[in-house]
Amino acid sequence: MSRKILVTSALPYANGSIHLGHLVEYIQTDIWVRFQKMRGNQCIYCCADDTHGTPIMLRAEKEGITPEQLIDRVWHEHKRDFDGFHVDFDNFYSTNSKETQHYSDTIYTRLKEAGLIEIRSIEQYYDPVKEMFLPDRFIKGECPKCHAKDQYGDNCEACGAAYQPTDLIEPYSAVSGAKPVRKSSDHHFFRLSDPRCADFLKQWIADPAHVQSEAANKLGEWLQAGLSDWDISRDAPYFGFEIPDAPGKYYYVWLDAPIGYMGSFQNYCDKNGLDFDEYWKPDSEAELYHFIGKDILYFHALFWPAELAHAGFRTPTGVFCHGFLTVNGTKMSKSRGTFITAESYLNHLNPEWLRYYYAAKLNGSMEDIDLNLEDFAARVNSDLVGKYVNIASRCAGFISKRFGGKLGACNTTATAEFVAAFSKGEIAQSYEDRDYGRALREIMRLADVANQYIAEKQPWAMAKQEGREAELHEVCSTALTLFRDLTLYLKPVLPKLAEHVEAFLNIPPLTWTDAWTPLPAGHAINEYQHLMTRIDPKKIETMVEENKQSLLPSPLGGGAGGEGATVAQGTNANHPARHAEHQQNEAKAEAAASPWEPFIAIDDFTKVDLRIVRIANAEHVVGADKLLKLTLDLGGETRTVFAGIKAAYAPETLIGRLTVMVANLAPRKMKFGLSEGMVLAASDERGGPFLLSPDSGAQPGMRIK
RNA sequence: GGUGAUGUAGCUCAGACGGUUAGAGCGGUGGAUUCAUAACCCACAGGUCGGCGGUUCGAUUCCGCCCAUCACCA
Repeated sequence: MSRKILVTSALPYANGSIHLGHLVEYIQTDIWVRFQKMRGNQCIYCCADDTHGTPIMLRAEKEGITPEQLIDRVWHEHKRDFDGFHVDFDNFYSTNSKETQHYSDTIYTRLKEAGLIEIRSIEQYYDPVKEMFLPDRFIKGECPKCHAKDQYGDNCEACGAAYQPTDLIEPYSAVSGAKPVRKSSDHHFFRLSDPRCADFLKQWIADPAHVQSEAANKLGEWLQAGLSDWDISRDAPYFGFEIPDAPGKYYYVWLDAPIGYMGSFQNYCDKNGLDFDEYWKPDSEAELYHFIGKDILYFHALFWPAELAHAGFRTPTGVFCHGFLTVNGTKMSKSRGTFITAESYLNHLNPEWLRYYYAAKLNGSMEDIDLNLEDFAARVNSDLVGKYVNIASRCAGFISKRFGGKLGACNTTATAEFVAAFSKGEIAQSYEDRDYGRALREIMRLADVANQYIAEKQPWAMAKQEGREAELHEVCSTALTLFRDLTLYLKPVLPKLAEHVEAFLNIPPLTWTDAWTPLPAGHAINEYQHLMTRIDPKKIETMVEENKQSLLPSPLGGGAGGEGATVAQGTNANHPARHAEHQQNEAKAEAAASPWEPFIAIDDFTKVDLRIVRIANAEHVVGADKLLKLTLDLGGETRTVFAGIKAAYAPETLIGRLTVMVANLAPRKMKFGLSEGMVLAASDERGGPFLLSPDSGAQPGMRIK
């Protein structure tokens, strides 16, 4: 019985390049879709670029083009990257489409009729020069807590404090540099706090088919905490869809981006004569799955089902949530060269290597996966070239040279293990469960069985002896049937390689529904051509070097204000979807990890009053995990400072030694008392903290300048 | 600070509804082999399953606390 399945991946934002983090999701989804198609199911894979919003509008303006021109250019870049990685969408569309607008309007209208849309007045910062309301990320100013300058509107990179943009001291617009004014405006809200939504969602997430158990835990937490209403509108100027009954108001991301799933599918239906409603009506028999990253779980598993359910559409059959990508164990980093774009990867390496490696790491859970570049090369070289491809390579020559390219009989004893695996269906089940790692472990076990068979039979010895032609023929033919099986299993992961194998073996495209049969005796195959080369680690190095971006500041650009659009473009989110705040945090975390601060004037430096101090006393702080309480002697005056150095220093070893403190840091009230300054210490991922020490001769109280 | 997840051989990861000697691949060492773009085959060495307690006849597997890492929330 063939299933009807609609599958989506999160929509990439049309404001940046596809990178290796995005590809985890697209490759994961593509493998699943290809598997379903090989099983004979009707499976349609839809996606689109997410094209609306202030960042797109401002970026286009900065480049001197229209938003439409910008998103068209980015669409082609994204499409090229996806094609390059064999991500085979049935439809890759755009949210800036009449279909998406139609469903945005439909959903909005129905939610409004259901009494789930509410209008509220919101006071926000407004740029009087640019004549626009400013999203949090476009407002900068002084942190209200630690008084660091040039901080974003929602939290401080220097001290980590979270606050509202309206708390900033001396705020300025990152777009124009102007002083923003507070201005109120009506915003439209989706009333997710309505009991109807909570009741529905409690039931919805209780079904284990809908979300993974880890996700259900997380969602339960959020539900318990109480759902809040979601702001779904923005004021002009804005690049997006105007709300029909509210001139000057536009749908914000939540009411247009994901509706792109529907828009893209409608577009597909129109082109292919399918009935949209058959898939989206409330009692649809078709299955609907969304592959997403864990950052947008809240949206896809709470907001989205509630929105669909109350707008008269079906809800997802399942939301499949994956973790983030780390490279060599840490967050992707531009300075380390591990923030690798799809384009850059394709310039150096084979896309199927990455597909294989990701597949080997994916297990259907929400855990992060790590791309360890050394392991990547070792794993791919060993599994794919050493084991799998090698089977064909070591047998094909005999068939073509000794038997005119025609296969002989297949030995059924030798294939027993493979036949058993085929009927057991464990590999198929693993693919269905998105536990690709498990599938590949089983496939590689079978590859080992095949290689063991060849080693045991020693066809090369048969080739040298008279009268063993039939045996030789059988061993090589049998091995090639085993190779055919392995190719079938690997095809969702390695579609291009599988095509080459199909051509080599001269067989029709492999599908899963076939009952197991050996390649028939007498079947003619083609000349073997090398199927896959090994990864040269040097190429990986070259790629990483190419992606290392200098984060040294330019002494010329980057002054206060005026660089807002550039800031907005620096969206280094480690995941595939636009989703406001979270993504901003990612971008900022990356910025914070950069080694160099912008240049400052000497005056800025002299504002910092650094002094030599003697540690007069040091003691543990009851209840503090990381802090030591230090009493510092400045040569007459003493200060109390709480320092986060407990892990590195025992208090008794500190007493009496000299070090350096910031003497004019504003006192900060901490849980354990008032901290009147800070001591200086060095640290990074290699270790620390390491306290500073002056050369001998320095005396407490001396100024450092 | 709160919540969640993770912590198993040098590396990347499986696994155990609690039970004889804890697994795989890679890497290492030794051997075998030469068909295969040195690939493959056999063998060996490597782990106090993060730490401390508890439940139990028995825990790495369950529970509690702690430590570390990561993420989310505030």
